[in-house]
Amino acid sequence: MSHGFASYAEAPIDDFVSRVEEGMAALPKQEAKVAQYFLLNLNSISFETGKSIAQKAGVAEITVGRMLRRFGCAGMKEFKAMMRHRYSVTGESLADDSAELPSDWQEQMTAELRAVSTVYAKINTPAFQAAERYLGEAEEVYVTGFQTVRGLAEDTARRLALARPRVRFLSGHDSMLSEWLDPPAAGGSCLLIIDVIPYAAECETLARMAREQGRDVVVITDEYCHWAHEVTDAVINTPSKTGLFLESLLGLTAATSLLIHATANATGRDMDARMRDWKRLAQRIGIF
Amino acid sequence: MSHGFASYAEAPIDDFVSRVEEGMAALPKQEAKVAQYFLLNLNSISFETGKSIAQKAGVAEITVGRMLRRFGCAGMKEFKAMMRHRYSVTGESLADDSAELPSDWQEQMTAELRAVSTVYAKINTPAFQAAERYLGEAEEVYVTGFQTVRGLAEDTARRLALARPRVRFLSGHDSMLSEWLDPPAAGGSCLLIIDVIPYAAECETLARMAREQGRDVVVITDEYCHWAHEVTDAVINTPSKTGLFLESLLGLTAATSLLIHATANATGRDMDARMRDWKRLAQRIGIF
DNA sequence: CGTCAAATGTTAGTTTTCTGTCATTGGGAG
DNA sequence: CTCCCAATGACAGAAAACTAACATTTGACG
Repeated sequence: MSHGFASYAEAPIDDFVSRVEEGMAALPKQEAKVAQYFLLNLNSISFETGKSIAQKAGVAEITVGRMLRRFGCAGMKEFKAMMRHRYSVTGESLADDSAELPSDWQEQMTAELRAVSTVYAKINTPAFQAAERYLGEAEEVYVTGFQTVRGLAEDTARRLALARPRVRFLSGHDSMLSEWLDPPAAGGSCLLIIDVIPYAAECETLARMAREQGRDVVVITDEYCHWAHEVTDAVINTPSKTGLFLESLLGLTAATSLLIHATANATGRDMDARMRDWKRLAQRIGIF
Repeated sequence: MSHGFASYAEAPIDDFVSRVEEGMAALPKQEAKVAQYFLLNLNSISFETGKSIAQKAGVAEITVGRMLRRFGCAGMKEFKAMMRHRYSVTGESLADDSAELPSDWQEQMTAELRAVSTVYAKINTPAFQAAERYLGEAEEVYVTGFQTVRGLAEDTARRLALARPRVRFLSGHDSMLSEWLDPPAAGGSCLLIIDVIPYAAECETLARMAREQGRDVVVITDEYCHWAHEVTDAVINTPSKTGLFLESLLGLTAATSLLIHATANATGRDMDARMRDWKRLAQRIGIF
């Protein structure tokens, strides 16, 4: 497969896929499952039958056909024809790339995907909504994280700072916490901690200290965290166990993205103006 | 998953194929045609049906079935089942949790999941393997990244340093590149760049400079990157477009994880010992 | 709380694919 | 030339995939 994104002669199948991508949001629940299955398994879909897809997606067979129809494809039959046609034209199998994936990598990938979807599933939990509220309403936000997630914490601080004012990365070690000599801002203060196994001792201390000073605390962590729930209700646990050499960051990353997004969309902020201002600033500094 | 990811689980289908290859010579004329068609078109066979194969091979439909039977496969039906089993894995599990999501999140999530699976699909591409090789074989590795991915680059450097020796984060701005005053290490030097839109001007410059000094370059970037392909063959493009407030980091994060994992598993490293040493060091410093 | 429309599933029918039975072919041994 | 047996195909029946029509459920809205 060539470099992927650039250019495909627009076969009807590609056209169809993009229609599905766009239309996904407007889909009813069950059909959305089917669409998701299609998009995630495009390269192995040719091995499937309508029925088998239905089973794996957990819907009735006919729903598969209906979904296809909705996007202007006359059922499984025509869909397969499109696939075949695309193959005969480009001469390359959609399956080629991932076909050779050893099965343990497949498992690995499935685990990662599951981790991400687990995080998304938490959007409506009280914990997530508490986190959203703290981050949205506080006058100032501190972000911190150590060891293998320090970078993630820094990025999160940077990105969050685009979404709302007064965000600072807090480096306990280096600044000796001079930031907290003064009492929290009047409008409320919030600390966002990212911590994973092996938990940095500082995190818990920092969190408790924050609470004592009257700050809200949000914790993004892995599934084993022992201390966070005692300190705050805004704890987001994400799966991190993997077969890889190190723990996975995907779940954590997804969680931060969602929180940032939620904060950006919080009421009373004009994001467009904010982004414009930011771009103007960035231009002047000439970093691009 | 243990350290070796060389374990291509021997699926029944592979077994079947090798039996066919061996038995080819002893086959009657018509069946030989069929067998040949199978072997030559293994990757498009999923689009075919017993009938269509028969037509293209110029034999009767039943002969196809007979040929399969001869090699211990109970007909087209079982053959397809074997193929399906071999190739389709992902998705069943995701369907359940995601059911309750509001549909706009659903779309968002699917996009993210697809980004990750796209990255995994690239494991076997030449570009990925080149990256793997550079990172595994170089005597020293520098990692860099700016703006919203600087943190990711730093984390990557830290994690990569657990997998192999002599990894440093390179901060062009701050160190004024003093690291590169001296010529590259004798065993080879490698620069890993993470860069996304809006591309930092420094990245391209840095990459070209590295090449001039005889260093290998690996680039992890988004789908729009314009400069990387001119500089090196080890470019990993990951989808980053999302409906969120900012671009997605998931694809990039997945890519770094895979590269780190691959490096850790590169031949000639005793990862267990390395991890033990590291834990001992960490204990003494008392960071946990 | 009821109504209505969209969504989804169920059942049954149609088409396609697959396979079992039997007839035909074709080449080699006597 | 005839007989024999493997090879092959034709046909029909079985099974599966697919679809259409109807029934049930769900959820929004008044």
